[in-house]
Amino acid sequence: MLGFKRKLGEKISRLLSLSPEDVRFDYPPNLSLGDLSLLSAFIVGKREGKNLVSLAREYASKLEDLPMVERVVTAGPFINFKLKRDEFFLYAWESRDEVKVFPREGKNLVEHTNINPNKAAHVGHLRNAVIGDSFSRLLSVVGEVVEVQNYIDDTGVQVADVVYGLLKMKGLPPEAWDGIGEKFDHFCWDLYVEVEREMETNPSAQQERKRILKALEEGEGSYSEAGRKLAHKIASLHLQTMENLGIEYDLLTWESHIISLGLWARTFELLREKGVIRKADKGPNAGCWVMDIEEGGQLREKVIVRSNGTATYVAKDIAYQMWKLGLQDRDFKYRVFKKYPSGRLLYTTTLEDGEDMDFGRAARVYNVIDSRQGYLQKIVKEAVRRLGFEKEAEGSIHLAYEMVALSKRSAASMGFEVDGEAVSISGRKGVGIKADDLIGEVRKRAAQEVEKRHPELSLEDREAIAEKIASAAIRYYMLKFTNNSVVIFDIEDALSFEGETGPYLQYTLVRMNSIRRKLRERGVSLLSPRWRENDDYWDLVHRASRFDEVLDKVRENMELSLLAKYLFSLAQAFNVFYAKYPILNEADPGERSLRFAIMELVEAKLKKGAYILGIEIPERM
RNA sequence: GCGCCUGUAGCUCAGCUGGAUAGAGCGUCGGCCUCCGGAGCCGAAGGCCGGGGGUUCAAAUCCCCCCAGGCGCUCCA
Repeated sequence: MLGFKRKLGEKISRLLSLSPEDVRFDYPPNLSLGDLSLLSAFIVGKREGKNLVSLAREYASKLEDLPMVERVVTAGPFINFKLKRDEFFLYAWESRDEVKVFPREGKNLVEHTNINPNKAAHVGHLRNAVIGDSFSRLLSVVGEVVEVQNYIDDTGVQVADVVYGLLKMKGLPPEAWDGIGEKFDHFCWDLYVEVEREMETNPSAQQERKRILKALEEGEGSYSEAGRKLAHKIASLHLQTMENLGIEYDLLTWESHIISLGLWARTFELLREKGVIRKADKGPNAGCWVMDIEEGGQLREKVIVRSNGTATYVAKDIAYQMWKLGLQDRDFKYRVFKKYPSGRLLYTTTLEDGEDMDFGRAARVYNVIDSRQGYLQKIVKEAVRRLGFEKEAEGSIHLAYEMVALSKRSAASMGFEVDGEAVSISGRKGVGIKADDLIGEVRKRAAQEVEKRHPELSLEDREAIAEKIASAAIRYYMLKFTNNSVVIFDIEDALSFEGETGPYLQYTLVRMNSIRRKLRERGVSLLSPRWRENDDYWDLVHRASRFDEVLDKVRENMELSLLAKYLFSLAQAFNVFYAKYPILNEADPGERSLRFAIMELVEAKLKKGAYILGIEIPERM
């Protein structure tokens, strides 16, 4: 519909002498009113103070020879088009695999996941990674260049804490870590909670943590080595967890490398030169380099460099953002970190010998971070702008989403205390559901369902199917809520395979596969499809044809839930169609062929959409 | 105090850059396998769209006020 609307819009704009902005379309709530509505009479009439209804009539009378339009009818101020269904259907069917969204110029850098490498990933991290991954998939489906990065803060307090716990509290030197029976990141999950309790009451532990932190930042000594190993081990486990959900990356960037490369030093100079920051000589921030931020009419100083000369988190983020935008004059070296089964290569930045690569230098940088970081992201963007990089600042995009909390029911079932409606996830307190545990539980349930339905399959085959179902269930669950909505994570809902879920989409596509297979087995032949008038058919064709528009809107609004909802409603519409109109069992060859073609049209959209959501389709389920 | 977000069916949520009759899933109740896969389909019950005012031909949607809740605003990351 997107390509068609473009053509139609151009023609209308010529016929009515309207600017493209005044030619806006919408869909009637009911296809009996028309297939497409033109809203120009509202827009122009309102602006020029004309009678909307008579303007609509005037416009309608001038609209002639429109492509694929059979009739133009006005309904009050609405100008409705009834399309030539036979022509439109053929056009949609023949081009069903094309995506007609205009790709934008330049590279997109999508940074997501970014989990502190000191403990297991939890369901909150899953939301981040799934949104980031699906958004990157969408950009590449519409034909844009995408690079996915995962930034790892291997020099932060969180890593220092667990280094302290392992070395000082557990007496486990790095050589002993591989011998820990439990999965290492899960072990650290519990340990981190112990460490946090220790830190609260033990000043000497705090002192030691400071020393560890300093060593991590300087990159020297045994503490630093332990920190590096910890971060590396845990990050690798996170990668495994994400791979279970089909999430892959192109590059790992390590905070310690950013420090060594000296990106900050250069940025610090620039910030001073351009007067973006100034040294505060009085007040509570005396001795610090600060940036003046105005918000709600209040002037605030944001500390960028502490009075002891060290850079704050935002400071480093500004420097790193500059690198992503190609505004740094130095670059990392790179080497391959691992090769995915898909063949995709995951690179890592490195301090040792490595290749020169073309990472970064993006036209648009999407930072996928929860909305709590909104203020800091705003400062980073503002700093880039004040450095004189207006265009790059515009390309610095915060893909924000709300956090994940645990539902009362889920939290209580795991033995956490519940006082309100929901419980915030807290790594420090150990409150949360580990991503691996969730994946394991969903797989277990899926395997039970598969066994019930397909006892004839081998255990191995059943497990493989269960993995795909589990991944689809989790991914869909993480994407069905709008970014602005706090996800009250409920394990029972997430485990569900019925209704608005990932498995529902899979089931629909598996059913289509099955129909196709039966078609071959029975040797049913098909004719080239010819349209026959039927409102139910048309509704499905019309709905499937809006796919491109949905992708366009998702890219614009960075709102994956739109796609999830759309695909669900399309699948639902197909299932209604399927229940009412047999395909293979239809005796009339013309009718049968048409129904099959409609299925193919819907299938093409569902498949592409499922790919974007990261949902794989098993042969059977 | 300042900023961002949220309040829609019993529950979880769509719809919000104004448009035609406010939707979905779950749950509840009742139906549907002689037939392409019942993880499905059909039907029913269920709504002062937090409250009040305003703008408009038109408001769940935009503006203002109020109420309720979440998050952020550290020389933490």
